Amino acid sequence: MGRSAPAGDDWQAQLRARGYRLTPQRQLVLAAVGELGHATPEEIATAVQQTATSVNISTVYRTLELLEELGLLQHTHMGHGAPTYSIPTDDDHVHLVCRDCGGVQEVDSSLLADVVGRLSSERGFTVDVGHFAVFGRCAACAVTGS
Amino acid sequence: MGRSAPAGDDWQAQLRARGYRLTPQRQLVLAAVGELGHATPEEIATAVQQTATSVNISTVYRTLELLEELGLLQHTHMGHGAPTYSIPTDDDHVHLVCRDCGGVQEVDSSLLADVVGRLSSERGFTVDVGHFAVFGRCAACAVTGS
DNA sequence: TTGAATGCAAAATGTTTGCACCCGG
DNA sequence: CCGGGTGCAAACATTTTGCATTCAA
Repeated sequence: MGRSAPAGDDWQAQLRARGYRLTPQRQLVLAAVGELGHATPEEIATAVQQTATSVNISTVYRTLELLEELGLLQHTHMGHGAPTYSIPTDDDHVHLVCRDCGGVQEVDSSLLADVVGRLSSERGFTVDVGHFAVFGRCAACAVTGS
Repeated sequence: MGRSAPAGDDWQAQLRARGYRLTPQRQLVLAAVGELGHATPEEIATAVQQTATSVNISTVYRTLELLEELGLLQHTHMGHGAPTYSIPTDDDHVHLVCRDCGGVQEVDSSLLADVVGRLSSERGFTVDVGHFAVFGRCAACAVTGS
């Protein structure tokens, strides 16, 4: 039986099937995102450059765009600075971003099931759960005070 | 009886009470945000400059930061580009941002009451409802198709 | 008068683009 | 081979900062 999370040649075949080429840069970027999780383009570039120093930041941007277009990556806006990239999982999740420490927690999207349903039926608005972040203050920072 | 939405000297006194000065620029920026609603710094600057051409964009940024610190303004991250500033109202509202047309709808925050409550009790996470946007596709764009 | 606030220019960030060279298929 | 992909540099967009001048109090 196959793995539920294809981790090998799968996406590489997909790349070529669409007429794209498989390059070390693309492999490195995808691997870096998989290891980092929710990383900004610059963080990804830094990680990649630890293996291949010459990889340029502009290549990282172009690669991220391509991999997202192929559905191999997704990005989320955390509000303040750069968007963060991550590997899509079977179930979308909600991102909780702490305004104080900047930490990110993930909550199962079922939390928003009724909200999503109501927006759909009452407004005709289809929510993209994987693309939005929830801001606030996490438990740890609430203890610390302001 | 007083107005429920103070529109005059109120905030000006508040400014001075904190040791700040009342300047034309600050009045113009606050007025512009009130008229525009959910406007980016650049949009605000453009609006202000129609009255006072010499007002610099950097002054707009500094003024927005100050007015927000005073609670006279708030900003919301709509995801893609620049944050948008608006006048805080009694009840926070949720912003629905359409990924296709970029339009913004506002929904009463009561929609999220149970979610906010659950995040608080289950995670100790205090949600800042006024600071997050919900992404998706609005009814009009859903009709249009992709 | 006096220092907070502004205007201006330059720097800092984050992202995109033009182009010559390189290399995957 | 050959055109897609990369590195490099420069352009862009957005926000911040240093500093001399201006002006609200």
